[in-house]
Amino acid sequence: MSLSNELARGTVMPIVLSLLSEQRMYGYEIVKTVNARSNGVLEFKEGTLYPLLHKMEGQRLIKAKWEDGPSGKARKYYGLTPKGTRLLGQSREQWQTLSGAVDSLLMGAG
Amino acid sequence: MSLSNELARGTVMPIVLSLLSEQRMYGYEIVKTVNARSNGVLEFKEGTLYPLLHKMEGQRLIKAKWEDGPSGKARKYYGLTPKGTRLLGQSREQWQTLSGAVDSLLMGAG
DNA sequence: TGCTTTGCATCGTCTATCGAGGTATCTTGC
DNA sequence: GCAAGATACCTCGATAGACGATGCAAAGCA
Repeated sequence: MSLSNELARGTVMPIVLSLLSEQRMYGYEIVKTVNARSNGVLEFKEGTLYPLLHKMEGQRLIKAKWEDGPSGKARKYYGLTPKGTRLLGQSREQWQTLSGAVDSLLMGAG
Repeated sequence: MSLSNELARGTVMPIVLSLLSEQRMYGYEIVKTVNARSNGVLEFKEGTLYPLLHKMEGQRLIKAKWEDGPSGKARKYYGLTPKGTRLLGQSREQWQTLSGAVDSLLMGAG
């Protein structure tokens, strides 16, 4: 994360699930996409993402398939399983619940 | 945290700063206040909070003063320092930046 | 021909959080 | 008066996510 603090902890897996629900992607692509789409606010690291992808695959949240890219270079494409889709829904709810609670305590709306 | 995930990581210190900006409080009071005000969404633990308060005091973000409670029982009241006040402002900005980025990636508004 | 980017991966370190445990005082109900 | 629970402080070892460093190999570019 480019933020100096630990605020972004735990957001990585939900975001991966969300991206993969839009389209199948490979690891390196996920890193670049997040960094670009968040304008550098989030900055996924390969040392974070690859182990996480392996863990999520072990939990049957995502499923990998090796495919050749346009140049012939092999890429490992990931897609959501039904279990991953369900977890995405739960994660979105949890994020909204949490960010609402933090907002009200931190921003003084409560 | 009562949420099963790690989403709430890093929110503890900003919330402590925010509460102390409203009024001076003691540790046990902070735990109970957060748990009540967030309706159990956040659930601070004493094993988390007390070491954090000591660390924040070492960083001159907060300042402690022992005072007697209404019953004569001693309480350690904390208040913000100017440095803590400045960090609170930065933390609020960071939280809004981050939660906006996560929202757009997770909720598909981007 | 060499430098950068792409694309995968692992490993040790760091650190926030947690659970369990400890001490002492005060309040409440019996 | 006494037991149980709430109040109020604390420490310590374990856990687990994220990071930086490092490595390898193929492809693109100058």
